[in-house]
Amino acid sequence: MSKPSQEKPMIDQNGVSVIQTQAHASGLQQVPQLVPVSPGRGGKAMPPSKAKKCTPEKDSEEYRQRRERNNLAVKKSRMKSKQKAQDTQQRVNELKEENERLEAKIKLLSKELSVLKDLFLEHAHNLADNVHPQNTDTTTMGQNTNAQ
Amino acid sequence: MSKPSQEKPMIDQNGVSVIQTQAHASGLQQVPQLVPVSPGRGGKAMPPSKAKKCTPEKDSEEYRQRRERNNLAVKKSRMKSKQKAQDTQQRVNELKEENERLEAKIKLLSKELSVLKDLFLEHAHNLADNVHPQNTDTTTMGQNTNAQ
DNA sequence: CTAGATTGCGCAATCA
DNA sequence: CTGATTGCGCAATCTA
Repeated sequence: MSKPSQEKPMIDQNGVSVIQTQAHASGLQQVPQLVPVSPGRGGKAMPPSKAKKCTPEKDSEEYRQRRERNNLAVKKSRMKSKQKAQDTQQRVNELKEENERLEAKIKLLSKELSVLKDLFLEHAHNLADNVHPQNTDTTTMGQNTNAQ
Repeated sequence: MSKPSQEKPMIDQNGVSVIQTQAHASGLQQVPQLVPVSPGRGGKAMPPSKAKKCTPEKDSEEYRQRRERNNLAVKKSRMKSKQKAQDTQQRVNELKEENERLEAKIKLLSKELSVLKDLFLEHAHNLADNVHPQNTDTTTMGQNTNAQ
């Protein structure tokens, strides 16, 4: 991931010809072969001795071995991919939970803060009343200061 | 190498073995052919009502149509799947950001709360000193016993 | 160049 | 029956 580098040829339906032959009457199916539509590149570095693949004949045993290995690798890779997706999904759930916890905490802290501020204001008023006593008794006054 | 799986004639989960032939000299590949796995056994699997597929010979046009539709559906489904995975990943990122925000807020609120509490304690002490003067407070010390 | 890892795609079975 | 999912194999690439 995070490798925005190469552009895949992916000449599907764009620069590729799908060849189909009909020669499988009894049950053999063939998959369309992809043929590059423009092989005419700057033909360099390819000696005529070997056109492309020295071993296109893959009916042999090594071919099967390679296929089997690749199939295995494919399976592995896909399992890994799925696992990662699951992990990501689980991460989302965990983060959501964490978020709720944090929000609850914020709510609690906010409430505490509010209470304290109110208390503060009250004390300030009490002090002001102490400075300017006006027929009000201080002992009977500040009684509604209850915290949680 | 963590999957001890099939060897050459891998049996599908339905009772079908995959047989391979070689005939693709110029570029045609063939897909494994499905053949019933019980060739000459005591056939006791299916009721005589319906063998299995009345139309296994699908070299025709309807077959190709169905295949094409299915291929389209497959593509669609996979795109959707990938999209969902991406969305999930992005959700993780968003939730992580949100989490950081919330934690910062909690930190701030905690700090505010701490300050207020300290102020409160200080006032409480001052009040206590006012009620019970004890000569030990530095602020009140220079008031009473320094008039000599 | 060799070998594993990814990726796009087609096929078939199964699900809904 | 039809579209959507899913597992699997193949081949082209990428990566080490």
